[in-house]
Amino acid sequence: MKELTIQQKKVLQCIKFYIKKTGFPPTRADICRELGFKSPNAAESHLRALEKKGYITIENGASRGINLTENTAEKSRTIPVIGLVAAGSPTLADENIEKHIPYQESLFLSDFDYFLRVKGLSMKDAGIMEDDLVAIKKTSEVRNGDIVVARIDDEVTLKYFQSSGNQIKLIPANDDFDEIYINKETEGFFIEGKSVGLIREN
Amino acid sequence: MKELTIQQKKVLQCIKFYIKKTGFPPTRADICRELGFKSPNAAESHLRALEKKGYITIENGASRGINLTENTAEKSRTIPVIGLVAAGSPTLADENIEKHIPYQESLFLSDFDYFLRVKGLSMKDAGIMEDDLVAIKKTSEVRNGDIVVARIDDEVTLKYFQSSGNQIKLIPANDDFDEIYINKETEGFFIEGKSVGLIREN
DNA sequence: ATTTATACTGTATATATATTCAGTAAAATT
DNA sequence: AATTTTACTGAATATATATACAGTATAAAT
Repeated sequence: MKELTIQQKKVLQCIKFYIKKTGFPPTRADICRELGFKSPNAAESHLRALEKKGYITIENGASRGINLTENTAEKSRTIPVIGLVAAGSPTLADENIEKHIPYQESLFLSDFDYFLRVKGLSMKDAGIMEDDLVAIKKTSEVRNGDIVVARIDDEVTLKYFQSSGNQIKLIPANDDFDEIYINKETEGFFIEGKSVGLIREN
Repeated sequence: MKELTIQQKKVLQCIKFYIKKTGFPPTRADICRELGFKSPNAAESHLRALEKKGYITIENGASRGINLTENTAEKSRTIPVIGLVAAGSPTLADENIEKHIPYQESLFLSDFDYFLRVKGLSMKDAGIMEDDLVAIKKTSEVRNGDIVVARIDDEVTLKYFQSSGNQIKLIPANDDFDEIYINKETEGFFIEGKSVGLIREN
C-alpha cells in the first residue's frame, strides 16, 4: 500500500478517532473542526487522496459515507503465529509465519508480540502440549522460573529459565529430556522472549 | 434493559447490518428502503423508541447520527469465567461467575459459551493445569475422546469421555486419579458441555 | 375507561452535507 | 524545466437528511 503523508495520516487518524468516539464517520466540516482547517475542500481533497491510495472508500452522494478499508480498520488486530522449527529463529520474517489469528487486546495480562506453535513434548509437565500456541513477549529481561524462548545458534527451544552467577540452566518439563547448561557469554546464545500465556485449539 | 418489540428488533438488526456492510449508520430513508416502509417517520419513531429503551443513542441534527450502545454493539463481546467448584454445577448464574473477559469471535474453531476455571490436576497429562481457562461449549452431544464437563448430582468434573453401550467411563488424565463408571440412565448424571479450547494466563 | 405505546402513511421544510469551481503556494516527481 | 502532487482558503449550490406536523388504527398499560 502506498505511503501516506503526515497530513494524510492525521486525517486518517482523525476519522478513526471520530468513529470510535461517535460510532459514525465525520463530515468534511467535522474533519475541518478537528484539524483546524478553514475550508471543507481541505478535508475533501485529503479524503480523495486517502481513497486513491486505498485506505478508505467513499460512497458518493451519501453523508458521512466514509468506510475504512479492511487493512485500515483496527477492529480486530491479528497477531502472527510462528512455527517453532528446530533450525531457524522465530523471527517475524514472512517465511516463518504460519498464519495470523485475530486477537483481543487485554486477552492476557501482559501484551505480547507473537504466538509460537509448539513442537514436541519437552514442556509437557508444564501443561504445554504439541501444537499449543504460546504467547511470546519479545524481551531479554527474564527471571528465574520464567518459560523462555532460547536460541543457541540456529536451535530454538522453549524451556524454564534458571540462572545463577554466570551460568544459565535451561530446564525442560519432561523427564525424558535433559537440562541444558550454558555460559552467559556463550556466543550464539540469546533469549528471544518469554511466555505470557497460552492458547489451545481443540 | 427493556424488551424490544418484533419490529423494533428488526430495525435494530437492520442498523447493525447496514453498519457492517457500509461502515456507517443508515439514514431514515435507508431503513425504510431495507424494511419496506413508505414514510421516513416510520423509521424515525422506531429510532426514538430504540433510543428511549437504551439500545441506541441519537445525535440530534447530525446525519446518520446513530450510535449503538455498548451492550448493543457486538464489537468485542465478553464471556463469563465460571469457577469449577467441587459442589455446585457450572451454570451461568451470577453467583458462580468469577469475571468477564473480552473475547474475539473465531478465536477458536468452534464457538463456546463460557470459560471454566480449572481446579486440581486431574487432567494434567492432557496439558490442563490448575487455574487454566477451558472454553466450554454447552452441549450434550459428545464423542468418545472428547474432554467433557460432567455433572453427577452436585459434583462437577472435567474428564475424558468414553461410552460403550449403556456404560460411560469418565477418564482422568492423571494416574493419581481413578476412572469413574456410570450408567447412562443414572439419575443426576448430566453432560454439561465439552472443551473446545484452552487459555492460560501466566 | 383513559392514557400511553406501537406502527405506520403522507407532506413539508429547514438545514446538514457533499461536492464543484476558482484561486494561491510550496514540494515532489518526471 | 514542466508537470503533478500536496496543502490549503473561500464561496456557491444542489441535494441528502433529520425532523416536525397531521392523520389513522390497534394493542398494551394504568
